[in-house]
This record gives sequence, structure tokens and C-alpha cells, in this order.
Amino acid sequence: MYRIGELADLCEVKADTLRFYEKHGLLAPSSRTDSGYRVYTDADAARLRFILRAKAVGFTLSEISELLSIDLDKSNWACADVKGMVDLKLAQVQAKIAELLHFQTSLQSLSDACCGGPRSAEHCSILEALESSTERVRFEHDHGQGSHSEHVHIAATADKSGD
Amino acid sequence: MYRIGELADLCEVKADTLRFYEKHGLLAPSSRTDSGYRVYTDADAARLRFILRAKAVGFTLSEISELLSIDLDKSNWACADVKGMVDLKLAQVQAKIAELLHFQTSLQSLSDACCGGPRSAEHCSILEALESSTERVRFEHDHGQGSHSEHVHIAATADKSGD
DNA sequence: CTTGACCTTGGAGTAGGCTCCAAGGTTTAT
DNA sequence: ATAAACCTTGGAGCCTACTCCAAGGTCAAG
Repeated sequence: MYRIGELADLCEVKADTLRFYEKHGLLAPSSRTDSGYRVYTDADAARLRFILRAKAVGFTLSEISELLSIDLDKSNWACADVKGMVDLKLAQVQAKIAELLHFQTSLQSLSDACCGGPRSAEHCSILEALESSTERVRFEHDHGQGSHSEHVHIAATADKSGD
Repeated sequence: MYRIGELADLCEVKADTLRFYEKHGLLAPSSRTDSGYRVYTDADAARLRFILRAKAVGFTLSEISELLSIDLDKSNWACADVKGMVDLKLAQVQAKIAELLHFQTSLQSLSDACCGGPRSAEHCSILEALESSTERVRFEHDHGQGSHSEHVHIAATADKSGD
């Protein structure tokens, strides 16, 4: 039996977070003391750990809600249902990774194209690229032999494929 | 000269978005008609494109705000400043990618461990992993070689370093 | 002169996940 | 007995980037 602060410490979350989870139907204490203090059991603690593990693999709280209710009613669900949720989340995560890799590539190009020196940014190739990515990036400090085609292209397409 | 809807169409955003940018100091129309309609010039359109390109590499609107003010006052900034912003963003993006790769790995393990069949989820290895993949998973990264097929470890990275 | 497409404003709502606050009640240690 | 440390509640605030709404004004075509 734990009071809210004890369970919070145990699982390294804040008491506020447990109240928040309760408000959102994820985790309610099994009982209360006469004075109204929340009392959590080991089963409650196990449920909290379920929540935290699901968070640790990327599920949102509402998805975790769903997982919890499946978990409490396993016999009415198939493995396929559960795996479906995991695979869907996996696809979402991969889509997000792809987007960020795109960012990474563009940012790396910008960074590489910039001298990074202490001189005025008046000819900064990063700013020039942002001003008009189709325009050539000029290098005032260009000593580059064979430094060909220093264009930084920014794929400026807001490609928000369906959510 | 464009009215708000024209500029919006031109740049594939919504008129609401342009009003939102205005409210937040990113892009104001150069003038208004007598009746109060916003009138955007080509320079305004260029500024909008700057914003969209910066968004396309992952900058937030407040960072874009900063970039825009640097862009208008280039001589008082150094390349190093601009590059610093890019490199910081790059680091943030990479940190996020790392987190998502963790998610991906865990989700893939979960998915692989599950039969995905139509039978009851009563022995679903995904649910079992979430219920108790851990009496020892806490903040432990996957440095094992023993990737046994039946036990799925969830690397619980509550690893919110440096925000 | 009416219709319809466009524009104006302020403000509310969405998602996601907390985090903090005030004003008070309870428990525990000294 | 009293102070410290805990607990209660409801509700506000934060962050990001929009998105939508209502009630009304403007403009071009027929």
C-alpha cells in the first residue's frame, strides 16, 4: 500500500502525474483512507509500470488507455489486434524518423556550406539558402579548389502525408 | 501585390496561417487597402518563402523569428551565429532521431515476438512484455547480445537530456 | 441589386502531457 | 502543541502551430 508520493517516488514520476493519469482514466487508486488520501496497491503499481513501459516505446496516453483495456479483457482480443497497434505505432515512428532524417540532411548541408567564421553574415550561405534555395550559394571566403556546385537546396515541400 | 488568399494559394498555405504568422510577428503585409484588406508585396512573399524553407528544415516559428531578424540585420551578426543556430537545431534533431530509433527498436522487438494471429491475446507476448518485461529494465539500455526470442526487453529511456 | 466569393476581427478549440498554484486538511515527529 | 511534510481539490498555464467559427464588411459579375 502506497500513498501517492510513495508510489510516485517508487516509479520516478511526480504525484501530479499520477493525479493526471487518474483524471484521464489511466490509473485510479484502489481505495482511499478515511481522510481521502489515495491508497495504491501493488496491482496499481504494476499498472503504472505498464503505462510507463508503453510510454517508453512511444505510445501516447490514449493509446495506452486502449492497451490497458485490452489487457484487462484479453480473451476478447486477438494477438492480431495488439500487434496491429504496435505495427501502426511502428509505422508512425518510422514516418517521423524519415521526416527528421530529412531535416538532418538539410541542416547538415546548410552547416557544411557555412564557414562559421566571425565575419559578418552578409554573405552567409545559410541565410542565402533560406532566402532563396534555388539561388546559388556564394562563397566569399571560397578558397575551394574543385569545390563545385555549392548549392544548398532545401526541399521546401510541406509534405504532410495523411495523418 | 497579393491579397491574403492569393498569397496563401501561391505558397500552399491557408489564409488563416498567414494571419497566424502576422499575429506572431513573422510576416505582416506591407499595406492594407482602404477597406482593410491585407496587401502583400513580392518582398512579403519572399519572406513567407523564407519562413516555409526554415520550417522545412525543422526550425520552430520562434527560431524562424530569430533567423528573420538576423536576416534583416546581417551585418551585425557573424556566420558563426547563424551556423550555431543550425548546429544546435541539428543536435536537437539528432537527439530526437535517437529517441525515435529506440522506440523503433523496441516496437520492432515487440512486433517480432508476437504471433499476430487471430487467437486470443491471453498469452500475447506484447502484453506480457508490457506487464512485466522488467524487474530489471529500469533505465537500462540494450547492451545485451542475448536477444532471445521470447523475452522482450523494453529499454525505458526516460532520457530527456538537456532541454 | 443580389448573389457569392472574398475579406475583416476576436476568440475558442485541438492535441499531448504534464506542471504548478492556492487554500485548505492530515499525519508525524519533536 | 506546533511545525514540517504530506495530502486534498479545482483550475489555470505552458508549448506548438495551427484551424475553425461567427458575425459582419467588400467587391465583381450578371
